[in-house]
This record gives sequence, structure tokens and C-alpha cells, in this order.
Amino acid sequence: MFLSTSHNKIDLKCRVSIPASYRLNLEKESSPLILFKSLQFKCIEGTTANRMQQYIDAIDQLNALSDEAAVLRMMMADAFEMKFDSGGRVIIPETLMDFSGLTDKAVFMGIGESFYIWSPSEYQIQYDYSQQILKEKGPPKLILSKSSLLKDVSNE
Amino acid sequence: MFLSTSHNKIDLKCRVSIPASYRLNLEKESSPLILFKSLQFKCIEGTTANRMQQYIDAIDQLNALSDEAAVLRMMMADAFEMKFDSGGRVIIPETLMDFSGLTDKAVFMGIGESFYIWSPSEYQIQYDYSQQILKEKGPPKLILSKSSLLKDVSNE
DNA sequence: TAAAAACCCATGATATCCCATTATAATATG
DNA sequence: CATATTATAATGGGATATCATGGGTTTTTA
Repeated sequence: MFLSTSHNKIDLKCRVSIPASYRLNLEKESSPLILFKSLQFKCIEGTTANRMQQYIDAIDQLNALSDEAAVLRMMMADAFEMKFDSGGRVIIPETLMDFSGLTDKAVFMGIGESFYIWSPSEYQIQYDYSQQILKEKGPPKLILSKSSLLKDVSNE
Repeated sequence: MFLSTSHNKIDLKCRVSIPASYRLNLEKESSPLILFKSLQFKCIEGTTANRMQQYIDAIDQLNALSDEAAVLRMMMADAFEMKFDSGGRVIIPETLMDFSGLTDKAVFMGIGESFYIWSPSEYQIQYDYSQQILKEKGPPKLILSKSSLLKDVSNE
């Protein structure tokens, strides 16, 4: 899983270190890293190739002319398979830099199956928004059906 | 898989570089490149031999005498197996150039199992449409079973 | 024998690789 | 408990390889 948050620098070559814990996770899944434009936010989303393959498979289930298929195809078109250098860095494609408003600093935010890369300012906006919602509406009531978490634990 | 988008030039000899990442994918699948008229759009579709076979099989499952099957066979008949030069370029057949409205620039759009080659203007139309759908309807709600905690639990 | 295709080599831009350095975290030591 | 020691992570910069492209020459083939 991709967890935790970290702030890394983007150098003049658009290189950025992917947090070591994320790299470890990719290695565990023996998967390359895929970066693509988030469909929801002004940020980059990173995930495994396996995960991306699930989206690709989903396209075949849809009518090729459907709206859902069109959106998914665009998601693929804006996705890149990344290569790491010996220091665990990748070069962020210009398209993704522009889309997400990244310049010299990146905020990595792990969200389980994938992670986000934000510009510091966009991250702040998103963070403040979440805090505001939390104040207004109180904590979201999550129902993890039938002790799903306990079940995982009990298996070990 | 075929991912990412790139804009390449078509020279006077109708030569165009196939993006290196696509070539790498073809090599990985040890498949030649097949180009044919898209069945849905005014563009060229490129894919592997295996994927092409899937299309052909799909057509065979239709009523062989139906108009639909006839049309699809017609489209498939204009499929070409491409040869690369030493620089990773192919020569786009005139039939396909005409069909897709290509002249001097090609937009390569990876969509997973295959990729599209658009004229810049047709690409823009397609892109704008997808963006509009995304805005109106939001991201597609897919059930990605493998990663869904609840589904995993309920299966046990 | 012309036109087209295949083959060859050249070039600028960009990505990739490699090694050195700094920063941070983890552990050990006085 | 503070500080030294080590390992791991993140960063910087220059050398090298690869990619997209242009143009020329030889080989098809129609």
C-alpha cells in the first residue's frame, strides 16, 4: 500500500525522488510505476501497472462509443510508465507538470492503492477544504462492513 | 500496454516515428505492428497481432451475412502489417492517411491494448469531448473488484 | 525506367546513466 | 541523555545513450 506524506524537491530536469516506501511497495508488487492526470483533482496520480490494467480491462466491457469509455481512454492517453534512475527518481513529463501546476516542490500523499502528487499550494487548498468539511459536517461515518478489518488481522 | 500521448511529425515520404514506448511494448509482446481503420472514429488504430485476432474473432461471432459484419470485414481488409526502418519509423499507407485526414502531423494516443493515430484537429475534438463528459458526469464509477475491500471480504 | 520503398548515416534535443554530495533517520556509544 | 556513528534517502551535475527527424543512396517493383 501507498501510505504517508512527504515533501520532495523537483530539480531543473524535472526529476523528483519517489518516496522510498512507495518504491518498496512497487517492488513488492513487482510493478512499474504509472503516473497519470487525476480525474478528480488538479494533481498527478501514481499507481501500479496492475491497477492500470484493471482500468484497461474495464474499457473492453463498455460500449466503445460510450461516454465512460471516452473518459477512460483519455485517462490512458494521459498516463506514463516511469523509469527510475539509480537514486530512485523519475522525470515528470511536461504534460503532467503543467496539468498539476508543479514547479519546484512536490507533495506526495499516499492513499492506499495509489498516491497523489500535488503542488504545495494545491495541496494546501485541498487540505484546508477537507478540514473545513470536517468542521462543518463532523467526521465521516465509515462502515467497514462486518469487521472487515478484524478479519484481516485474525488471519495472521 | 500502450500509454501516453505524443505529437510526431509526418515527413514528405509519409514517414512517422512510432513512439519508442509503443515500440518497446510491441517488442515485449513480440508482435508486429498492425495498422487499420478505426471502426469507431476517423483515425487509424494500431495494435498487436494478438489483439487484431480478437477483433476478427469478434466479427465472426456476428451473423456472417449481416450488413454489420460486411462493413466490419471491409474495414479490416484495410489492415496493414508495418515495417520499421532503422529509426523506428513506418510509412503510413495512403488509404489510411486519407481515411484519417492525416497530413503533416500525427497525434499518438495510447489507450491500453491499442493506440490511435489522429490528425491534430480530430484529436482536439475527441479530447474536448472527453473533458466535457468528465466535467458533466464526473469520473466513471468502476468496480475494480481486485482492490475492493468489501468485495474481497464478501467473497470469503 | 521512373516511382516508390528500403536502407543508410547525420544531427539536435532530450532522457538515461553514473558518481559525488548532502540530508535525514536509525542505531550505537560514552 | 547527549552525542557519535552508521545506514539509508534525497539531491546535484556531468558524461553517455536514445529518440525523433532530415536527407541521401541503393534496391525493388510496377
